[in-house]
Amino acid sequence: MSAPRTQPIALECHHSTPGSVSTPTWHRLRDALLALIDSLGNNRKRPCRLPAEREMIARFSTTRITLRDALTQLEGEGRIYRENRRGWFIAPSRLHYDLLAGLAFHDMVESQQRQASTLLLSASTVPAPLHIARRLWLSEGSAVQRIVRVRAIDGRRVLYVEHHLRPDCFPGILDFDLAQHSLTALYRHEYSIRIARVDYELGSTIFGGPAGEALHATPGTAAQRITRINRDQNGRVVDCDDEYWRHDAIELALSAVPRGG
Amino acid sequence: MSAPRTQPIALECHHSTPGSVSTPTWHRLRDALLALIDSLGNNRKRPCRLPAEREMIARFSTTRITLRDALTQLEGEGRIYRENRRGWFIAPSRLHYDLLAGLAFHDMVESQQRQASTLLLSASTVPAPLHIARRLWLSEGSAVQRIVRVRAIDGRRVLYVEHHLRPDCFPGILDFDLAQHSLTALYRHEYSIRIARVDYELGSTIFGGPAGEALHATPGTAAQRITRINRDQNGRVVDCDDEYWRHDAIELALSAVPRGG
DNA sequence: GCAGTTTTCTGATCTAGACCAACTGGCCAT
DNA sequence: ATGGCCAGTTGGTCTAGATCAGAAAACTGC
Repeated sequence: MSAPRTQPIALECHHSTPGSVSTPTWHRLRDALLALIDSLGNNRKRPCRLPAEREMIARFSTTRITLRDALTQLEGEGRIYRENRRGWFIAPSRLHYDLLAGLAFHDMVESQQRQASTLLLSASTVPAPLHIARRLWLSEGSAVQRIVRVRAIDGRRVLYVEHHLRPDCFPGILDFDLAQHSLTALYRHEYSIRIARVDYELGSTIFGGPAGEALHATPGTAAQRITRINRDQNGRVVDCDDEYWRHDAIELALSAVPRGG
Repeated sequence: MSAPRTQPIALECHHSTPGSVSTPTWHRLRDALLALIDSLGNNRKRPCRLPAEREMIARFSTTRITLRDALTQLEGEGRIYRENRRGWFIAPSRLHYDLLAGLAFHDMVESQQRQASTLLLSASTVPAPLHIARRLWLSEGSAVQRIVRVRAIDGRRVLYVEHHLRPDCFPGILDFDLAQHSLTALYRHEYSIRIARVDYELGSTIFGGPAGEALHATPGTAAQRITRINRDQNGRVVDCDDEYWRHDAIELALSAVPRGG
């Protein structure tokens, strides 16, 4: 605990110029919260929780809704995040995710001096839904292997992934320890399949349903969707992923030669 | 105007199973709003506005805050968007943005049967801020050409871009009609410079400041940031962009060979 | 017509709570 | 040590407004 001050703090009202419009309360609150965040320090290893909402209300002499506006603002900026019904936390710095580096999750995370962990939610053979069947060049309802995992950085759950594999490519892959092994490593070493081309599709959405629950994300918070379709050295589609990231957890990067060059 | 019904509508309360938890009001409201959106039709050419908030409150017999929760939800999903103090609108379908296609904005938009337009906000030579100087391999404060534009699809402002160019690469480029010409076309035809490599950096943020104002975006709404650094055929950095998109306006895509292959 | 002005409408912001369900932590029994 | 139970805490959800400032529409005068 750092300097516990229970004294209410009056929000300063800065006017950039005397005649200008006054800053909205939530904006001043936002700055006050930033100061609070700084004062709490940002040691990455342990999730650093903000005080309870009602305590912050008292401390800043404001209402729940205004406080929430300010918190939501900072959440959108990626400075803080929220765990459903558990509170607000200071967001660690973003993971640098190079889409074309071809690194497995654990390698990527550990190369940035962070600790990675994976939780296997399910691994089974299921009938392919239409959109999955289309991606994998299969007919709707034909069998596909489905692997659902949750991945965490320094203990914080940041990614929910669903993989769908063509079963003719990877017979028996579900029997491996999928929480420990990288899928691409298994592809290469057990099936001699290398990922030679990737098609990405990126879009923003919100959490809700299984992805939100698995990450303890409050329904409605921003999510980064990353869909990828992998092809092997023969150009054959072998699997696809649907990734849902906490939006504040990553920063995407890539370097390539554009076609119109 | 479609079927104008001023009768309040009772939100149905569906319980999936008798013993289960009831769906929150905002979630049922969300579904009702989706139905409303469908009933309004989604003709792409004209921005289709939802009724005023107070009217929707009356129609659905709810409160402002609950309505806003539902609207915010749909906004996050990209189904609707908001113009600051102007109302809520049905979101057109997303523009498919292939990061590596090397297409200029107008070509990209028109190839998808949409109409593109560009507004030039400013074009001048300014001292380079530190982060720009670093990207362009210049020293802080040295002169760079700065071009700020707003781009619209079918009349809807969706993108705010700031370009910073190395002045030694493009002398006199600010004298061209920058609202009509594609920068990359000018590079190629007037300066014989082709973009041979692009470094992208993608992240989610929120609107605020000049970008938000230029797009009429309410401060705090989600934005997709795309930063790119362009190199010419000799590997020399020639310029960089900072793009801020309305998050619901685009879907990013790319296809490439990963390095770890 | 057209430009400047006024009015109206509308979303943005804020107040002051209440109630509920999920989560947490402590206590107790096995 | 482990697991279940209980109560307090806390965030999620919702009610019922008020006020303000920007945007759009209506209006006015040249």
